[in-house]
Amino acid sequence: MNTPTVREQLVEHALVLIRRRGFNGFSYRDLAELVGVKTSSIHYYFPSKDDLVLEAVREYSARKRARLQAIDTTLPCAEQARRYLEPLRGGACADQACVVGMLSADVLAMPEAVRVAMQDFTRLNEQWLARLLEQAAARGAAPFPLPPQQLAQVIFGALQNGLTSARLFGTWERVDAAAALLASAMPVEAALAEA
Amino acid sequence: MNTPTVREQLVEHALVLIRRRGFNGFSYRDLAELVGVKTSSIHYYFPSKDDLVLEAVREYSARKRARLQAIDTTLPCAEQARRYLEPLRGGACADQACVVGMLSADVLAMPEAVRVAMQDFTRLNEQWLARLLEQAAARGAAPFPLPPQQLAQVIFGALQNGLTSARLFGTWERVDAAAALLASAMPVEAALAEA
DNA sequence: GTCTATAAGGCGATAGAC
DNA sequence: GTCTATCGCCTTATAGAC
Repeated sequence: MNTPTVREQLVEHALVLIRRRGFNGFSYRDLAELVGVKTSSIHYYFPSKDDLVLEAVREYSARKRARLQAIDTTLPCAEQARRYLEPLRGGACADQACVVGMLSADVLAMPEAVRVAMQDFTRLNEQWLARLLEQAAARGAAPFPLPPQQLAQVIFGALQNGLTSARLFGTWERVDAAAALLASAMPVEAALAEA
Repeated sequence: MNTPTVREQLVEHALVLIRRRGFNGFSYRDLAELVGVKTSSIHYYFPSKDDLVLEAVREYSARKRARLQAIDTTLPCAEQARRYLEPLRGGACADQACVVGMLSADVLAMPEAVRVAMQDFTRLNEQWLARLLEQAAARGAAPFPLPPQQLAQVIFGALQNGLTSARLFGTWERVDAAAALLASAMPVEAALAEA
């Protein structure tokens, strides 16, 4: 609730711009106008645009990590899945996609540090989903057509592509399909943990 | 085998550039140098860059349609799946992704005609996969966790994201995972059609 | 830290000769 | 159809005053 520093505002609005228009879709001028400073002030904090995008991806990833760690792993699997999926449909309109999804077309033009940060984000999600699937299997879910690690990659990939497709089609249809696959892998559990 | 026209060469190299660097990642200058003409000649055939990208997406989609129609639907389902997946791992290196995948970050900045062409490509693939899944179900495949149409969307989405991720990670791991899910949905069939 | 001013170059696009 | 020449604008980035 504290007044954000200029630096924090820059990262915050950079996240919005990347999620809306991608790396090449916004300029320092756009960002400067949003924050209410001049473009040269951005260069003071982030000498190059690569520095800015690196910070943005790391911040985005850190927030995701915090959100995942906040999900109580003793909850029923289906409830954990619900909480994972909850923020994905976020905005009322689909003009905001995943930061990593928006940047992934430009990956070959990105510095190594940004690529690493994007890989971290992807693995973070895949591994959380793989853990959930293993837990689901241990708790009596129906057998999977694939090993948990591979199934996690498929589900996360379909979710990511679903978010992108939501902008193309204006519908959450494909996100929902991926969510349904995840839900189908969850066991039926008693609402109360004690048996 | 005929000598390609300048126009054909422009579309051909535009496809390569889009698949490598995305819409904002190449310029008329890049394309002109590849084809061996001046930038003003590109404007003669394609007055704006939007016109060029529209033609490229339509051509890409038309080729895909032709390839899908060339797959004999009387073949065993698993063999049809194999032929669908075959061209995906195309290039030795992963520096070429799907045209529609590369453009999808810029979708909100694209003219309506391009969006429609991208939707067509997506539906073309999803519908082909849904048909295959229905055929598989009719031929005795194990029951699916989702209706064929939804499962097709998940598999296509995971494949698309897998192609993008191949550039990020330098591995076909995620494409393979999606392919494995498709394979798991195929029935066991006799190699010969006559029973 | 933030500003004004500007560099240095890329971009898509156009006009008009040939 | 293809060229030369150029326009007008945008971009990232820097220098230096305050």
